[in-house]
Amino acid sequence: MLSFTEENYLKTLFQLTIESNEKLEAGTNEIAAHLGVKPASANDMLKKLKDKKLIHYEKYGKSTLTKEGRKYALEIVRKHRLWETFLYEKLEFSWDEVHEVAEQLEHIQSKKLIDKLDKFLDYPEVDPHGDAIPNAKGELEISQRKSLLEEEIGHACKMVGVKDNSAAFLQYVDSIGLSINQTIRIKAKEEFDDLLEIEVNGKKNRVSPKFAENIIITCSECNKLRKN
Amino acid sequence: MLSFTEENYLKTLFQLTIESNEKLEAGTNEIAAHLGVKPASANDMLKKLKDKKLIHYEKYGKSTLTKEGRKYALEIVRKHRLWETFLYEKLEFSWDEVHEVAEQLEHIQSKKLIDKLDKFLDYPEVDPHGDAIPNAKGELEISQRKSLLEEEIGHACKMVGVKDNSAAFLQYVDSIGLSINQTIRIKAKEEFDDLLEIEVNGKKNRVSPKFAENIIITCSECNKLRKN
DNA sequence: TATAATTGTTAGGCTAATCTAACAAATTTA
DNA sequence: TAAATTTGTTAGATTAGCCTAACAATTATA
Repeated sequence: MLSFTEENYLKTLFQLTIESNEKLEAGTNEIAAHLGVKPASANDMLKKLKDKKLIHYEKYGKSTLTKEGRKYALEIVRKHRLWETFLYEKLEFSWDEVHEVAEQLEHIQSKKLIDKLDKFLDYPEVDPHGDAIPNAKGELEISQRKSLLEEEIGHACKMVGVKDNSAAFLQYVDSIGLSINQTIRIKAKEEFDDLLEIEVNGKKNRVSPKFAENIIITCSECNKLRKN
Repeated sequence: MLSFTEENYLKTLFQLTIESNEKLEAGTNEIAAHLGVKPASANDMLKKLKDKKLIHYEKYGKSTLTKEGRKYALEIVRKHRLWETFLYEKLEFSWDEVHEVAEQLEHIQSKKLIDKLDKFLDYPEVDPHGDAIPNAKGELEISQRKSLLEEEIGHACKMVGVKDNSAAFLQYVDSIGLSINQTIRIKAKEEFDDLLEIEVNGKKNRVSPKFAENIIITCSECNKLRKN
């Protein structure tokens, strides 16, 4: 059984490597900063997790999760996201309030609890932020995320988040009927002024490149192409 | 903010003093035993809690909660019992499975969470074991509990638990339509063989003194009399 | 009431997770 | 490539909560 703290290190490593679209490994300082501790503390723990065969780590090297470590990390991420979904859907927490509480709830130890919760929520696939929820087997669809601006013309994609979190932008997003998990279809790109013509819920709209850049989406069509 | 461990000591003290119908104060060894630690450890913590003005404690004396300590203890008990209710009612945990998980959940720090949970559960007054749930103001109706055998003839009471937890007994209880929170009315006592005539859900039944002794009830009629 | 048993306390140690301060390796930049 | 900067490591200290072992106070019992 892992300690609260060990779990947090594994989760951080997961976020910094597997879930980040940039790097595949993380440095000691980076890990420390992410957890809000000093590098010396992180160093101690990295050595400990290496001994437990949960991470790959060598002196002065970068760290990654082992297969075993990844298994644990996925369990924690699953718990975190299921709790976020619960808070949002059942307890009427707002989008931005769920994270803090889920940080605590994710450490509750009870397989039965989390599987019952999953069922209670009717096996959701994404949390309120649009992040995929690993299933009970620990499988996670790492969907390629990108901005709406980068999407292919003709493709249908799903909004999973925003980059800009200002109230002004969020209200704008809302006003054209867009929200998390909404399907967006790119109808065309206006050559003249670069506006994108999109369809949301049957309604057509034209949005600026600046707007599109701040909408984060996943596209299962693109993901399929990537798999081949 | 109290630590996980400090919270557990306060909760234990609450259970051993305020909620126990016997004593009003608890000894160091007793507290240690209840928490599964050694008396030396409990001693350390009692001194610490005294410094924080959460308990009354003197060397070689018994301990009790201060007003402040009682406030915290009630918050923890409230959380514990609301979570038990959630697990039982929403996630279909059984009666005996809820406690262990609630022991963990009770330490989640979020006032908002617990108030939303309370609302979600529609402000329950008792948990699945029939124990009263403190309200958001920390008020708890300490209802006098006794066995069905001790109830007055003519009174209506509410089943809040059982003493015997054997499957055989529980099935017996079930078979006469009795369950937690069921109202039971004592119709009469048979002088000849001491059987109690009771009414549950409109149906009459006769039960033995041995049976009645193992049914725990509260009687608001009796409580009212006590208040005067 | 003296002794035995129980109950409570103290001193000193251990572990997990953190810190600071000093240092060492690796990387960047001039 | 040498110097400067960044990144990572080590040693030693701290804190919370627990332990054991020895002892002291209290309570029960002969």
